[in-house]
Amino acid sequence: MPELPEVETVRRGLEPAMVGARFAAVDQRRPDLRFPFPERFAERLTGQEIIALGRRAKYLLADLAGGEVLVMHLGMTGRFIVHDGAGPAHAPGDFHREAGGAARHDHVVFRLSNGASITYNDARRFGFMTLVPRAGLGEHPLFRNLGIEPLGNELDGAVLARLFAGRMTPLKAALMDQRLVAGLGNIYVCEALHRAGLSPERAAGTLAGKAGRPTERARKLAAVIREVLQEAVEAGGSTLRDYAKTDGSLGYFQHAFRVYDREHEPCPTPGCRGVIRRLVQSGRSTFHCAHCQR
DNA sequence: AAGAACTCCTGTTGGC
DNA sequence: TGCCAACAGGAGTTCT
Repeated sequence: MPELPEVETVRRGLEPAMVGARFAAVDQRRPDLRFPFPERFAERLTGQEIIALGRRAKYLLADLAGGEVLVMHLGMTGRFIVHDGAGPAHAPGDFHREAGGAARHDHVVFRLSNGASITYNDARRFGFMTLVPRAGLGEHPLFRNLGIEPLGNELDGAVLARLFAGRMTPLKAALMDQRLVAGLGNIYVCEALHRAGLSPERAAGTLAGKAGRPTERARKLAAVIREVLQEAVEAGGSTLRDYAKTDGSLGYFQHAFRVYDREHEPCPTPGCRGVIRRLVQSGRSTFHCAHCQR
């Protein structure tokens, strides 16, 4: 899926089209994505004004005037495409399109009062949408156990050390765990660990010092997580296969990858003679340099 | 209770 | 060219 930078890029693309508009019609073309749509989904959205469009971790949150929040998750292959109602039905560079403009896996279309329409396309259907009362959002099962927002103010070496203290799980797995830090995925975990010079196989607990105090390693890791995410947001995210921005254009942070999908290439760390290796942790590829990541 | 494995689904890629 | 296995950016559930 899109990780945090991709979701944030999508949010920024949807925001000008959605905020202040109402749902004029909702075209729900199948009963479920990863999970069933909520009861009377289209009916509950229709007529509602969108007050704000936010993001929590990898979730998009559309605040509706009626007090509910439309929660959207892109899974692995979910994409939103905005048509402003004036131009051609599909943006240039919009792949997976078929002749006549119909597309496979277009599962939901939002038609808005301002003339825009927004199509949700998701080949693997690992994404989902639901409606949650705004008042109870923080206690909802999807959000109750979510960890800290890495681009918020909380993430620093001390917090990371406290979260990881006592954990024997590999750093890679700890960073992927959305209950600790929410929003990182496979790409940005690999990139952050390389920038921090830390082995993905190191026990997470080794980032906590005496009495859970942060080590220099913890401080460094917290700093590079923020750095890599910020750079990726500025680049419009990373496009590998399916991800595209809401206008159909592509992100370009993939060109800045130092290790991800670069097996056998020389390590980009200045002075390092290592080679990027791939290993499998919890069934997922990890890319790293064993020479400079310790 | 932590940690790893399995699961959902479709599409693409690389090896033979 | 075709066939088949492996793999893909996630994460809830189920095991050990």
